[in-house]
Amino acid sequence: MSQEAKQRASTDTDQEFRTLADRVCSQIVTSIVTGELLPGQKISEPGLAKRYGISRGPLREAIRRLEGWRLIERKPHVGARVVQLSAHELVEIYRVREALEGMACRLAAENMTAEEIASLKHLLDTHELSIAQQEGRAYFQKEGDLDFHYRIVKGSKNAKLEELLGDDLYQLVRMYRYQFSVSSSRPQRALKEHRQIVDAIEAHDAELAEMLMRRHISAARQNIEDKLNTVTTSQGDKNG
Amino acid sequence: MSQEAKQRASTDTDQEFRTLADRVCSQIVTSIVTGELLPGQKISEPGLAKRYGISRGPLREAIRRLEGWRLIERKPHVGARVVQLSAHELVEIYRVREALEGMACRLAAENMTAEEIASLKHLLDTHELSIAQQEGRAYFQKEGDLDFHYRIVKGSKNAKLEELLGDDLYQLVRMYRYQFSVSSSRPQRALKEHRQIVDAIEAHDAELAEMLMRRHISAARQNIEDKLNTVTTSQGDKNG
DNA sequence: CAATTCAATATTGTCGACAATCCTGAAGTT
DNA sequence: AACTTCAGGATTGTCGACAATATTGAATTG
Repeated sequence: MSQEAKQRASTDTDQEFRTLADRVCSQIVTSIVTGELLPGQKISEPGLAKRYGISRGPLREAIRRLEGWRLIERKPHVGARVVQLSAHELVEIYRVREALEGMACRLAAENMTAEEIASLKHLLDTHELSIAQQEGRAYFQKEGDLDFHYRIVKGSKNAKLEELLGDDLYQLVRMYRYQFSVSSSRPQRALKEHRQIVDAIEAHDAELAEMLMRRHISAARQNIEDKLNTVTTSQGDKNG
Repeated sequence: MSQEAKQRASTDTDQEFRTLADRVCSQIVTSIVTGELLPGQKISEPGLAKRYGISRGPLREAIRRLEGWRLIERKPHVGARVVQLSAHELVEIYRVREALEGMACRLAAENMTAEEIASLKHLLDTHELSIAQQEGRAYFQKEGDLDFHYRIVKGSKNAKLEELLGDDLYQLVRMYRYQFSVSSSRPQRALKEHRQIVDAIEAHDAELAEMLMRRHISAARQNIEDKLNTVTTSQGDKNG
């Protein structure tokens, strides 16, 4: 009877989801990443079930999977809430990224195909254009940067690495970018560093590629630490 | 002061679980790690529900969480099965471990307390005794080694690192140790390397600690590659 | 007026039933 | 005999209802 509610989906229904739990899981991720669901916010099962037009069964399954991805925390008989990272934990993530993506970049320098490298360079051209036109600035800050990093991770040809970064870490990074607008405040510099990295990959200089990536992420971490230090006091403690 | 080792592989309902899904989730992990459920084996929902004495609801939730941890793979309308790693993927995991635990060991050298270090040395004494008596050899091969590694990870004081290694990678490593008996074929040598690592940590020599850990894991990876190569060639391709 | 108790309410946890889909294997055709 | 078709059974997906637990807010008491 509530079929019109099922059509509330966004454009991301590009892919046909075979089960409701899968579809809703993806929708919740989108909601979290875009800030529709804030960190620390309680997830009401009846509320979300009604909102997505499904029963609580598939919704709970989706929540459980997100719990496995550590995007949601759950307390027995109390409820689930969107994970809330402290500034310290966010910095921890960047330290892990430094180690993981450093390795990914080294492997990418060894394993990426010429086509993948060409495509990566094309992506950076797109970014350069966006920045020059000041049009896609928001895109670059929010998604474009991770597009670049994810391509390199895929280029490493290490599936486990791809899982760990893609599913476990990048989602959290995206979430906090939307909330804090924490991102490279200087896109041009980030773009330049990206180009240096691609050059090293193209030259198959694995050592240099790893070093540049580690430095790149380390700089991003420093940037975040600075921003969070200034904003620390402004954030109120609201229990959702 | 001293943190007790988690009862990760509790044999029974040692701990009171608040929900059936949590309890069964833990039970399934144990079953997978101990080889009761083999890699690639299909998970029958009615079967497991009956076996654990619960309905399919909580069971499906447990499966979904395990799916998030990548211990179980699921195909819509077909079913769930225990994840099955190829030899290549197992090696991939060890490459990730090398990067992650290398960093963990460096951080541990900087952040571990004197009490934690003393406890770690005591653990190695226990291992030495076990090896000398040839009693706990199975224990050392299967669990003791990971106990050591996990303590160092915790000593890094990086929660995200602990999550990634403890939940996502170690379970898979444990699972394949039970199945393949892939482990350090020379416990004495592994123990010696462990002692060297602890010494570096105690000296707060972060650089050396990282190097030794990376080398230690790299050797283990090499060991696995060799063993799997011999097994692979002897097994060959079977079509029946 | 503050602290405590306790009952009403809302939410979470669990279950059994039904619908949708897939797998199996037997019947039929060439 | 081999291939296709299709019906039966089994499994997965979804739902609504009920039980168990936590949160709340008002009444009571010091």
